[in-house]
Amino acid sequence: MVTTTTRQQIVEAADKLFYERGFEATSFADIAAVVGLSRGNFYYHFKTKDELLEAVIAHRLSKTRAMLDAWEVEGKTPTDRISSFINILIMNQAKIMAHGCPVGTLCNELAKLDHVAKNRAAELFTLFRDWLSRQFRAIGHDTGADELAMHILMRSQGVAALATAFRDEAFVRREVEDMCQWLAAQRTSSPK
Amino acid sequence: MVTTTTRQQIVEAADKLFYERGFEATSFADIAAVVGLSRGNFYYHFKTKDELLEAVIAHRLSKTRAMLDAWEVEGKTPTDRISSFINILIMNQAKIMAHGCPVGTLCNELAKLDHVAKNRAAELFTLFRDWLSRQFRAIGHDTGADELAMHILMRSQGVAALATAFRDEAFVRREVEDMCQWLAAQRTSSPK
DNA sequence: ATGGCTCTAGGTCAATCGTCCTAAAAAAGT
DNA sequence: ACTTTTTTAGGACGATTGACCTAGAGCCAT
Repeated sequence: MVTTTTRQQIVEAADKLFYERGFEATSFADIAAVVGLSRGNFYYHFKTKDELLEAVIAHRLSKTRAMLDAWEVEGKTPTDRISSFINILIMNQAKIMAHGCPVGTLCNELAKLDHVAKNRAAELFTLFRDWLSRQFRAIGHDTGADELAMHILMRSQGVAALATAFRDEAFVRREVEDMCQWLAAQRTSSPK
Repeated sequence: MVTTTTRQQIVEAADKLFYERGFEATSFADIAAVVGLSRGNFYYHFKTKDELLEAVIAHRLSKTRAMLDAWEVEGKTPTDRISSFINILIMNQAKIMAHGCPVGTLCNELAKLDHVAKNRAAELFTLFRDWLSRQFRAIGHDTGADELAMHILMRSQGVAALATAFRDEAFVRREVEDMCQWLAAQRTSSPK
């Protein structure tokens, strides 16, 4: 149906622009220019900008779920799967250096705006958190799996933040390597 | 002189609002309301918003320098001084949970706007980086001090990002404790 | 007191924002 | 073929934005 396609186009264009320029800095006119629609036509698909934001977050949630599911299939061991997570820092290095982590920067912006959707955006983090937690539990960490998940999530956020500020590829590679070593150490060690 | 005072008041109000609401989301009217000045009067003190941003960054740089100098005096050992850095996550916990790290969030916002001052803002990170690097060198890390500095800077950024998203005090305490243990391990270990 | 400087108040400017309306085109259903 | 629904284009709205101007108040040195 045309409806779905147009709506989908809007959501995907907004997703991209929200990431590259930020939520507030992106206007309906910007998105309309990308999709090739008239500005006024937005009201038919999204009554408010907050409604569009909600759609973008929902879209990101489903995209993330699909990615995590794919990692679940691809990775033979839980350690392999966690490695997939760590390696997005390498895979998306150029984008991260230019615009930061999509999740972290959105949460930060919404927190500053004290936006109603800030907790909704944090669900993106929860998705990674729970998935990582499950992997660590599969390794054998019956207790403390969530702590380990939060730890590696924290690291990836820190690396993304400094990658944006310094744009230092060697730093990113070094910290990714360090995270992989840390991960290997978790495999055999007993839970804290 | 009144000039300096008013200008200083503007810079400090802008500093606070830029942190709490973000750079773009803060208007001249917002700052004027705080300081108690007329909107139009801003042009006398700051011709453009970018000029105000530059003044705010310069103000933050000098504040940060003063803080680092104070830590240098207070801390008996380099390890004590690095602990001071780690503990700002505890000291400013409430603010960080509400608005994130002042440095990281500003750099992220300016990176998304592709603002001319984005590298200038990153100098705030460089200030911490070089100071931390000096402390690690004082401990005995003749080589790799900068890597260690970046590592701990990365961690503090990661903790701040997740603290904002999840507002989990236990997580912050746990990671700070982990950073302190890591720091203690660096004291005696040989450089990588 | 006179003239010159610093500083302020208030208003105007064009541009842009999110929002909203209406008329008509396109599509679907009968 | 006709009606109904979905989708579109384009314009207009009130509000707000950063930027800018000018008249005058306050202050200081001569």
